[in-house]
Amino acid sequence: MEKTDRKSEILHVAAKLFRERGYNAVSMRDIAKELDIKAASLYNHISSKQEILELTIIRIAEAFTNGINLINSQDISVKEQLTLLVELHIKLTLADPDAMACVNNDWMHLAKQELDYFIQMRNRYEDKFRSILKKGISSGEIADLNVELMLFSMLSTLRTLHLWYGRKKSLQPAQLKADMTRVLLQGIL
Amino acid sequence: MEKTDRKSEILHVAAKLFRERGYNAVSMRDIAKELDIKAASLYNHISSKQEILELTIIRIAEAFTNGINLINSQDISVKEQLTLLVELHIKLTLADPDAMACVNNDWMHLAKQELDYFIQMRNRYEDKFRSILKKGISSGEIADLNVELMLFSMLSTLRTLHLWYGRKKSLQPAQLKADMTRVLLQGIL
DNA sequence: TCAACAAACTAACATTTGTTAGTCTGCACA
DNA sequence: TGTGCAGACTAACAAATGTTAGTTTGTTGA
Repeated sequence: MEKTDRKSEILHVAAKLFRERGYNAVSMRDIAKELDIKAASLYNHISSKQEILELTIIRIAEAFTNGINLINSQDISVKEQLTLLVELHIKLTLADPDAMACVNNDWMHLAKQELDYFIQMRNRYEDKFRSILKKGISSGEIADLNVELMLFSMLSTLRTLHLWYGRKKSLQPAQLKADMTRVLLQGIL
Repeated sequence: MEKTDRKSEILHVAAKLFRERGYNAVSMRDIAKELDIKAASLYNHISSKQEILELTIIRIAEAFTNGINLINSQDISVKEQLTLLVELHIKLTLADPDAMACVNNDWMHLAKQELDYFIQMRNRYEDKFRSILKKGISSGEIADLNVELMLFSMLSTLRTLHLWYGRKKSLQPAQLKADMTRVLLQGIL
């Protein structure tokens, strides 16, 4: 049991440090020190610092892509789709808050190829989110307000969940989901 | 006219680059190249790279501090106070989106002293924002939901305005303020 | 005409960085 | 007992970084 191999350990430690200080402020020696080994030893498990970043970010970006595709394929109301989107963000954030912070803060440090891939996924994700909102406006489920504003208001809240969740131990995931859906859809009044 | 002195030029160019790549990924040589001078020449105007960061971030943090203090001192309804907070964020973001991005992304790279000062201001800002929400709950103006959730939902939306505003040239500040207040207070339904 | 100064330059520095090469050690298994 | 290998190590590298020292250049006001 607890068969966490060394590579996963490295990825988790790195994500934690990246979250605290940012990718460029964390050196391979910093990561190594946290694991009580020397920097050169890291290269027995990973091929480069870039690879650490890629494995951390791309995995989560793909999870979002898969998640929204699944939601989009279902024949349910817009409100239900939005509820599932809230759930998706919560699930992925709670599963690995450090990596999620990394996605939000350090994606621009990906190398060209992975950067292009990431941006493509992000754009498509936002496009699909936007489509859901537009569909809701057409059907009358959603108020006819500025779509871009609604989109980024929801997205920014969902994307920065990692910043404050964790200080409130009392808040259970199911309750968080219910409260967050309520606030995002109906506001605070 | 256009008496922008060299120091301001440096600060603006630096903020633009910091926004694109992050503080640690931008070298003094990068900043200098953007101004068609050599890195050493920058030191005729500024004392260190840290100083650039400090001047950029602290100014805005203090503007927020002053802004919320002014709002707090007024004897108006909670709803009116929240509207003024929305206005404050919009005003400061539109005045200098690059510096605002810098505040959001690079504050952790401030040196100890300024970092402590910044965090203190940020905590007090959030405390005052939270107090306004709590007052609203007591008076019945605001729904009795999780305060932390409402606080960070609003804050994350307001703080990341710089990420998407600018793609929508058509949206005027006054309209943005009205729409954003509507979405944050009453939701999207 | 010349002194003063702002603001650019060249050259160099000590550190830090990511990474590689080559080596050592101890466990698993034949 | 011995072979192989995972995974640690030491040593070193070239490149990039922030910064300093000392110098040149051009404009401005006496």
